Amino acid sequence: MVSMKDIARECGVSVATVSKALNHYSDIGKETRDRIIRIADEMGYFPNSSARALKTKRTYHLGVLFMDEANSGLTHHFFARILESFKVAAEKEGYDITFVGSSISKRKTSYLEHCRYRGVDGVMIANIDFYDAHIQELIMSDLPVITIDHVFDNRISVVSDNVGGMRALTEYVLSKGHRRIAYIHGLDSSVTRARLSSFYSTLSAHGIRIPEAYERTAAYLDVNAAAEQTDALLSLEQPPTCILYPDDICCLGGINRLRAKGLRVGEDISVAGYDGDMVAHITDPQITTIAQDTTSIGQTCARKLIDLIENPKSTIIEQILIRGTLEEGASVAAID
Amino acid sequence: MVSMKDIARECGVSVATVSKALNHYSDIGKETRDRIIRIADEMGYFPNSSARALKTKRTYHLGVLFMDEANSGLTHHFFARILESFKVAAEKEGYDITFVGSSISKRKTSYLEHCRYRGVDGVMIANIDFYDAHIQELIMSDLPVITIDHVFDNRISVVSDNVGGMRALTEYVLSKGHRRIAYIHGLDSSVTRARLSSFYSTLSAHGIRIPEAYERTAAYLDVNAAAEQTDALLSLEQPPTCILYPDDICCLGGINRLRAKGLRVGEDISVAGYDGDMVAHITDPQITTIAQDTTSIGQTCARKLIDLIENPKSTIIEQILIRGTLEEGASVAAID
DNA sequence: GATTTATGGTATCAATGAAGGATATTGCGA
DNA sequence: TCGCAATATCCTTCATTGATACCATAAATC
Repeated sequence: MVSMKDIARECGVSVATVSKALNHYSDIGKETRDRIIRIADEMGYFPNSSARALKTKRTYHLGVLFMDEANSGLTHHFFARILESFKVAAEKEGYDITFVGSSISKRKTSYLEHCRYRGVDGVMIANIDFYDAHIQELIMSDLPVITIDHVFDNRISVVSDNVGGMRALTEYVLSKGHRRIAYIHGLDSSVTRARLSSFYSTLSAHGIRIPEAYERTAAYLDVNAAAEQTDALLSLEQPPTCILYPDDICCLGGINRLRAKGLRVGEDISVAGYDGDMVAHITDPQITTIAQDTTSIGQTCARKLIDLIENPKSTIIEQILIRGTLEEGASVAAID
Repeated sequence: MVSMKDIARECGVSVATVSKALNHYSDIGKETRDRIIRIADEMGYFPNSSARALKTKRTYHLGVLFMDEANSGLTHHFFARILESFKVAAEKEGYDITFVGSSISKRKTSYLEHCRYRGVDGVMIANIDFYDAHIQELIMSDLPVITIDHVFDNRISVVSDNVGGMRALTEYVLSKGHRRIAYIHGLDSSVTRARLSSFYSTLSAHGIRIPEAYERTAAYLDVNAAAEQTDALLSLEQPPTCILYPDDICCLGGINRLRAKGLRVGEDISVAGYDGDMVAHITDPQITTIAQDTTSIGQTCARKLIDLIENPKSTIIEQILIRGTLEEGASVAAID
């Protein structure tokens, strides 16, 4: 590991001069600077991030915090897609990412402590339970924070347009002639509430009311729960002609159950998912879904967080809405 | 941020003493130690990882390097599962993880340089192209390295038992009475070669030969390619009765194509996948597959890498084989 | 008096930043 | 045109960041 000291010796100058040359300070001669830069390059120098961090309090590390009900972590398709684009965008700006855990060398700690221990410059939080005490502590701290799919005052958030998405989906289903539309939604969260209210308001904008029994709950990504609720809907006196699911995975669970009952999905019965998960494209029939723009969510998140870190004064605290798009599959039949 | 200096002042001792107390040195009085630990705790002290790293050359950070043909990154199901369990196991041992990129503050660098810049204690490499020059540089370096699914001399590797897995799968298919078995395999790699040779040797152990045209290639996770190859197989004079796919995703692509042709999968025609991906469980029929033990792979990887870091002398350089299990779905029909 | 035990002092890790000093350059009046 | 001060340029020295390691030293024990 070649350090500034080595370069200083090689160039016959002091370490401070080397530091200035490499960090584009003004009070240094052009010739010396060029020479130092050239020699540093030849010697294969690159900075020591720990030393730099110690002195400057900047690590160029972004913390990522994610936790869902099922504790699926990185295997959570939707989050993985966001994280991937977040990572790519962050790296482009010179930031690496690391996960925020709840322990420091085997000792239990809070997320905030972990962040301070590692000296992350900022944190991205994507979480189901934003009211967890440790999450709250982080939200209330002076650390730059950005949240996904949940809004806090005084915090920047990137939110998928659940209201618009659900409206588009509902209107699509209505346009196909459906009136008896059931909605199996996820467990309570701000996302669920947004979709649910958008669902009802879109229906009533079209003067449509649905029976109470058409609204049911199944946890996100819980295939069995989705299948059970599908059963329940089918056994109603007046079963729905179309079922909306919490997500594409659940939708697939529903499809299987429907098919097992001898129904042809996309003909006898219609279904739709949410997310735009890869599985939506490879099922048969393809699932009609709202593709959440995870690329944009992750990218926006990274850029905005970095902006906040580098320009804390001028960065506007706002809620950024990312629109999704309706992906038409063949799972919703046209009826009359 | 409370530092050792603050604790030293509060306790009326020197920083050196505080350091000793908190790091369980022997040459310190029990009383002073307990008092220092108590006060440090009360003051909410935790170490500064940058400062510690600077002095000790240990960051308790593990680097993760993953790159696949399609550049899917974290959205790669199989890798995401491994990474998740790797992460959990690493955290349990007090290590955080970070991704190894190929740039340092916007400047292009090699993976090795990035690792040195961040001072990671070790690196986990899961990769398609192990012969990339930058990967090679890393492999040849003095950094603790562990590789997944690829063996290098002098390097520890954790390898999924592709030979055993493929044998089990082939034997299962044979036991169901199939003789005309086709294999659409992934692009060339050590994994592909292991599975392929195991496939053939299992067949010949049972005295079975298959036409050359039964062996076909489709990139991993490439649904369209899998569908195309499925078509090609069906249009043969003697089509196979069972088709093995590179992975479960591809298998689903195949299933859709077969169904589109009016074939009943699991009855008229049989298929099997590989991986034990979540989608294998939620398709209809459920896909018979070899579930790779990603939990064990990730966990073993983390533990072994940490062992190598902490006990470089006594750690045995070995190839650790992780067995998978046959998950029987309903996609392989019994024929006579 | 030798040895053990407990504690402090100081250098060090690699980098940054503030302050200062040695030249060179410029300004401006005589 | 010269002389002297003022200024600019370029670089160095020294302190600092938080923690650890080595050596020194004082007190206690045998």
